[in-house]
Amino acid sequence: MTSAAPETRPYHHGDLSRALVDAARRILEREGPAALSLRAVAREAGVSPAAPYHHFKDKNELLEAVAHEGWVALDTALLTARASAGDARDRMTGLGVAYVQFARDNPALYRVMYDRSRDKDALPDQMKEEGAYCQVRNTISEQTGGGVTDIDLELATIAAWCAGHGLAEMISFKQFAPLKELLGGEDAFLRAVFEHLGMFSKYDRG
Amino acid sequence: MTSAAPETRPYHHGDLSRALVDAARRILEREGPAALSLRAVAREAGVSPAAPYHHFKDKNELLEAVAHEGWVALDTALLTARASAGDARDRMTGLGVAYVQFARDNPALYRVMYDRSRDKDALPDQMKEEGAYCQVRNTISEQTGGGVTDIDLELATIAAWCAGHGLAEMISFKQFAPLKELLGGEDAFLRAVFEHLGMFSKYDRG
DNA sequence: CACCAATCTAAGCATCGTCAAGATAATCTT
DNA sequence: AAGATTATCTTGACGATGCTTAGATTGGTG
Repeated sequence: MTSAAPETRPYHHGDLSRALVDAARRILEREGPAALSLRAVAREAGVSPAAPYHHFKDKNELLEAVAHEGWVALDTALLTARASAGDARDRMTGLGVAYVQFARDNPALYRVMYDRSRDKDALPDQMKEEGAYCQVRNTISEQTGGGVTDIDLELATIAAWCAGHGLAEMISFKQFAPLKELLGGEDAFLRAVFEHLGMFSKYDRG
Repeated sequence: MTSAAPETRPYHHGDLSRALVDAARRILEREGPAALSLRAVAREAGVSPAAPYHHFKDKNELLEAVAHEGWVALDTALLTARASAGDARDRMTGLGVAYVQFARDNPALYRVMYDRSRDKDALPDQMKEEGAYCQVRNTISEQTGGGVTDIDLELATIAAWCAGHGLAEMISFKQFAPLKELLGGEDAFLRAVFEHLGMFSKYDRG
């Protein structure tokens, strides 16, 4: 603890922690969640199967790092959506659409993000400032102009979150293909479903 | 193909297919989805690790059988809920509550049910007559008195399904414990969230 | 009884997550 | 600068898993 570098620093590899997480994301996109083994990640990163254990307690901890990156990416996606929302009238629907689009564009990552959330006691990534959950709550709060109790705000946020997550998980079901066609594409389908969830239209016109 | 029994019949075991599915469900309840290995199921059923392969093509097919039983159980749970709905005013909310309660009471089974649905092209269990999806659609149709286009009916069903599934996956998040307490229990929390989803109250008073 | 087909077991393969021991290389101390 | 220290990575191994193949057992059929 003398000179500049305070924390963990690259020794042999360069930054293996980082490389492992990147390798994991590459495998996820390329081969899906089923192919995401610790050994495969090590292989992809060009190290031995035991090397990751010097950076992560176990496979679960590596996946948690991957999931964390996923939440951060989702946060920025929602931020962008909120910023680029032309009229304030359908801010909620726009947020929901952006959420589901993220899940659709990163299906394997989204799966990992959510699977890791299940076991944990808390959801720090979502709940933190600028986290996805807080962004939804803030948007609702803005639309209602603060004219709503804290409990109702929380319940509305949870309700919106549930709807978004549910749709995110089902958007890729082949079953809905004809209906998507009929409505003129997946985005139109998305908006239509959200608008059938009363709360979105309610807050969109608030 | 001469006498009584037409299909697969018990030879050595008795009815190993049945016994395997039962064993799988027992393991699911007792140790959760992570412990559900083919070898563990065989062990639980008292047969060799390779025995299941004479009744199921692979592990996936066994899990599909388990999932199918789960969907049937969910169907009857929803049927019961619809039948015992005192006033017709909150039939939709009642249905949603029953759905989420099933997921809460059979978390591991619910996980398996949904995981199997993802890869498949169709959702035969849910879509069939008296299937969960159709029950939701029929309930909405009843409440609206048929005064809604087919497309809107479909979209409303999907929206309700998404909300239900989303809440089913999050109902057990520890994060919501204080809010549940505040509202006087999990069931009250459930109803409150559903009532914040505009569509439920809309159709409940239709 | 002989035969056949369905059913189950035994043994093995490749893979997985994880650990313990040893080698290697960067940092720290003097 | 040189030795000691510590972090990093490799090798090799263990138990467990999904799955396959080959052989044994058992029920039904002629």
